[in-house]
Amino acid sequence: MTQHHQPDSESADGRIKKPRHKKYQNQSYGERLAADATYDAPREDPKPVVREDSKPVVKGYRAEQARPDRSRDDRPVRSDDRSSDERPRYERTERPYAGNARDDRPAFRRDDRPQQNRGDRPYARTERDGKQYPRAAERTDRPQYRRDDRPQGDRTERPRFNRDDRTDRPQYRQDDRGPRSDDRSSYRRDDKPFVRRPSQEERRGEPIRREEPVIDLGTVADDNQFAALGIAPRLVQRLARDGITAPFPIQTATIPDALAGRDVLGRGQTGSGKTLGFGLPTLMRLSGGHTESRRPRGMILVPTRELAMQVHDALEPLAHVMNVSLKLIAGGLPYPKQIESLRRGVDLLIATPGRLIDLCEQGAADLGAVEVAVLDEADHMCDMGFMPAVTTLLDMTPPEGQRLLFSATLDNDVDKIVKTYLKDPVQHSTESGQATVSTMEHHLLVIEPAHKQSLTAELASRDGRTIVFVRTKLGADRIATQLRDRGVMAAALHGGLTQGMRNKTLDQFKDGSVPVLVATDVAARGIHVDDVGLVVQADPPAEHKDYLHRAGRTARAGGKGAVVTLLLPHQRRGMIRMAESAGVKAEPVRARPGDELVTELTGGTKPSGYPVKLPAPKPQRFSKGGGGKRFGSGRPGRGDNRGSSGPRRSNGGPRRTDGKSYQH
DNA sequence: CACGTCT
Repeated sequence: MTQHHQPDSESADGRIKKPRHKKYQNQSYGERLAADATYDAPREDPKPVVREDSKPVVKGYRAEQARPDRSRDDRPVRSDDRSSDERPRYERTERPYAGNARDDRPAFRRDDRPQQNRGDRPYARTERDGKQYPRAAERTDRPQYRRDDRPQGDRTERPRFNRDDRTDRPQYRQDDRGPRSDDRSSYRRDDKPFVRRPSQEERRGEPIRREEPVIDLGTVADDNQFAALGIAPRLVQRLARDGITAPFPIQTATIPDALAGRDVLGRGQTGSGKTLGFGLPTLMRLSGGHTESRRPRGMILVPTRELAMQVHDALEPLAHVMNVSLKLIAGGLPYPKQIESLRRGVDLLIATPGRLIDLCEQGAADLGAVEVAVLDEADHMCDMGFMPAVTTLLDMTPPEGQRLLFSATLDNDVDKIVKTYLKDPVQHSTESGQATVSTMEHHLLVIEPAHKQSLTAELASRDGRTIVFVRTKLGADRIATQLRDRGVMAAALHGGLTQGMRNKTLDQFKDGSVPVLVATDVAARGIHVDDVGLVVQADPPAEHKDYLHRAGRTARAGGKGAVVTLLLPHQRRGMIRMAESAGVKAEPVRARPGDELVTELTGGTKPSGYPVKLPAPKPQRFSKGGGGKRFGSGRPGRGDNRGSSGPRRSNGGPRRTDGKSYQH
């Protein structure tokens, strides 16, 4: 009775053996991503949605490719009269904001074009008298903005970001990647796995490069308490340079034990300085040792990509002075760099579980040499969804290695990990009262469903940064849209977005161009943004820990902050219990838009009511070989197909529902 | 049930 033969369909009896990545075999969007990833094949790209009257998504020749058949001369004349005969023969849609009057905006010229080509004559013209346009005719099938100094013949076949020097130096063609932007520890880029060419530092002898400047400003007070804890002078100096001279309580508590090589269980809310608490001892331990190819000696696991980046960025300068190499291993980022880093040998990984497991399965990483394993946000890492991945990874590390586990709370699941993987751990807790700091006020507002939108908008329209937490990804998109429609500049942040979008949004929130972040719990933990004055929980948290974590985004570093939780009548009771568990003292009060309490919280500002649009992203730095981030991960559907309740590959529906489906 | 975490 063979029922079907689709290799990738769920077998009814579940007995068909599938290869490793069975879960993803039926993903059509995997193919799409793969297609997206090949930026060097722009001509086949079917979709460049280049609307002629709007900002083009892609630059230059892609716009041309989109309309290959249209010769320049018969192209419709644009409404502005400049496209008459002394103008270029083709539209300049590839320029940013091409829909605007172009002539008075010379600033958008691309720098890499010789200026003399641009001014008053159509640059594609080869004959000054305007009789012939042979080059213009050629251009229909290739980039307009050709660099004049490059051979023309190559261009159509070559990816746009190719390095120029490759034409000159074919002998270096072993690989196509450009220079690594993220790792300066070595310059080699070949494929021979067994030759470890010495890094520049090594060739010169001792690590000279970064040490000297540190010594320069080595004004470390005698009573520096980091030094007293046993931190290496170089690290102390580097910290002092950033004004970090006094350890936080959790650091004082955990560092000595961690340095002594013991397993440590540190309990403290995010923002209490945990990163340095485990970071410094880890760096000390890894410093000076030898790391083999693909066998890192340290591993820091964190639950979200943003957090991974944050930890990575915080430790990077410190790692540098200790001559420790580190690498961010997380989803949504290109594989090749991560694999290459591992191959070359990297001391310390800062990783999200999924990608690291994947790399281990691929053989790109081997955790058998991990001397220090750190679990950050362990209480989150140990919940139902993460636990299997975490144990998988920890199982791959040698049991005699040191384990540092930092967590906000110590519930059952964390306890399980502690019992299984930590030996004789020392436990240190700092005041867990962090969440209820006196500078933070809590408000529980019981509202009518019909008022939720307007109340949210009113609260979010205050001056200063605000984070609005919601329960679902779709909800985040929807509320962000609603807020913008009401005149509040807000952007959504959730795991269903491209990593590029996540980064962009977070950047804009940090730099202030988008003051309101509408986020799922992806932003609940660890994300540090200064001066978030208000946290609005448009949906109440699922549990008390989430309340504390969400609340912890405000009133950081001694600042003031408020947490407002909107409750529908039926959520009132649950919230009261949650507040008790969280140690939050607040009484639910009824509220409606315009109430005194609300205006007090907002300072009286109201939404303008006029729709606003998200600002364009800041001009990107060079997107090196990456060509842009992709890898949506935007799959709303499961991910883990436990439950096995049949082959309901529900497809999850479209990712972006365009708001408006509501209507109170 | 939702969230997060590999493509």
